[in-house]
Amino acid sequence: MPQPSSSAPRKALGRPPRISREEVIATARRIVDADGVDRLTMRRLAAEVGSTPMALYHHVRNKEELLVLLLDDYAARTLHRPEPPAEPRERVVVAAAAIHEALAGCPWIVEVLTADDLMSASALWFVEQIVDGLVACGLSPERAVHGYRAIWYYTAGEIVVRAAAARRRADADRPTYREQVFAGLDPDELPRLAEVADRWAPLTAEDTYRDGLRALVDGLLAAR
Amino acid sequence: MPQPSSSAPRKALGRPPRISREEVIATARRIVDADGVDRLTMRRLAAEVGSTPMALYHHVRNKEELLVLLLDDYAARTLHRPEPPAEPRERVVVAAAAIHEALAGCPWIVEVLTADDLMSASALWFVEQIVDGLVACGLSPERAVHGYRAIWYYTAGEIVVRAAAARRRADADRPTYREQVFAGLDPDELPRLAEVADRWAPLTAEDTYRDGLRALVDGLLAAR
DNA sequence: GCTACTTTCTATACATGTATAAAAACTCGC
DNA sequence: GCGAGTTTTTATACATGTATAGAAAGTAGC
Repeated sequence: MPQPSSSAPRKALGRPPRISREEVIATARRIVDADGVDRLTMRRLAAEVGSTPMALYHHVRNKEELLVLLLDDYAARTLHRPEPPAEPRERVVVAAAAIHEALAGCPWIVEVLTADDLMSASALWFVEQIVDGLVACGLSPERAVHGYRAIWYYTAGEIVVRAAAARRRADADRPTYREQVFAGLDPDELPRLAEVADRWAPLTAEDTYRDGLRALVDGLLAAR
Repeated sequence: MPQPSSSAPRKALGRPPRISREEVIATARRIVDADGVDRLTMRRLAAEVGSTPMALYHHVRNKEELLVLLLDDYAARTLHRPEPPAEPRERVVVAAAAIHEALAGCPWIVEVLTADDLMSASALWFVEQIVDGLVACGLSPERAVHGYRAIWYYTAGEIVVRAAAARRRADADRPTYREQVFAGLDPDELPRLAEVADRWAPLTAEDTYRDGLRALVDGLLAAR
């Protein structure tokens, strides 16, 4: 892995690199933008930076890290800070919704989203907004952090689940699991589900992220 | 794919199968239980059922479906229905927590969890409990379904994010992204995060699923 | 028994991520 | 300029999921 260019400006040791991490990421971004994340393979990436597959591994640890870096890059470019509302509760909602919107507009991250927190440097400001908003509403810093986590779980879950649903819809021919299950629904055993069975698909297709988010925030604040 | 054994008991057409879907799933389960999900490969599975890799594809669509079936199987065996509490709000919490607990005890599902809803037949009862509890608290059926979805997002997100964190901790040598980011935190720009920086790791390690769940449910009900 | 048809199984091949070992291209101390 | 050390790059190899083509093993009609 490349040294952090330290204070000592000694001539670099070893064979001089022909490609850089930045170049790799930029090229990867081009590929993803042009042809989608599925087409991003280490071999093609290597070819397009004019190198060999294994050479990439000196600049990124593996493909997953590459994707995380791509997400970072994406976040840095598209996460725009909204004017924070005066009301702290609203600050929380707005910050979370901004993160959510950015992620939702970037369908390929799902494979990365399982990455722990969203700890991209450019996302930190939003995390700060959320934690600060919760504190301003009277939560202790500890509870505020837990609150942020809950919001993050909810947000990441929404993205992941929706993306999976979309993927499933893509290879659509065969009936979904869901349809099969709902078809054989016993109204005596499961009356509520039977009641909404035929409305399930459109209902779950609705975008209710913000409603749920508001409910969660309300609940977090009420528990104080 | 095998026919649903229909009413007509005609002799089966075509070459008689030497392995069955059930056999495949049962063998896969053995492998996962014994050696972990990483060791479950189509080749090994084929060998252990005494067949060839591609023969498996006549009984499961692909590896992902196999994992979904495994999850189903797991759910059917371990999802025990608790006595539903009288208080409807509590029913919602208990049902969601039961699903969560089962999933959390089954670390390998993460790769499957991105599967749309948890629509395993054995999980439906819990979904019913949740939807019914929300309706009993005064939500319309539509809002109850949306509420269930929010709870599912929160739950799935918690599992996925925590599992990813655990995985990351497994190959632990290198410093986490998080540590790097928190190290260079500017207390003027991000005062709240700086304040909790050193407590972040233990705080986020705490299991606060139920607290967040309660908050979410409270918020969903308050929005009525 | 023979042909047509259906289903299941086998053999082979390919794309992909990445491990491993060695080669290449430098700087440094001498 | 030469050997030692360091870093980057290359070549090769392997495991894995799965596509494709065709062989195998049965039934049904004749």
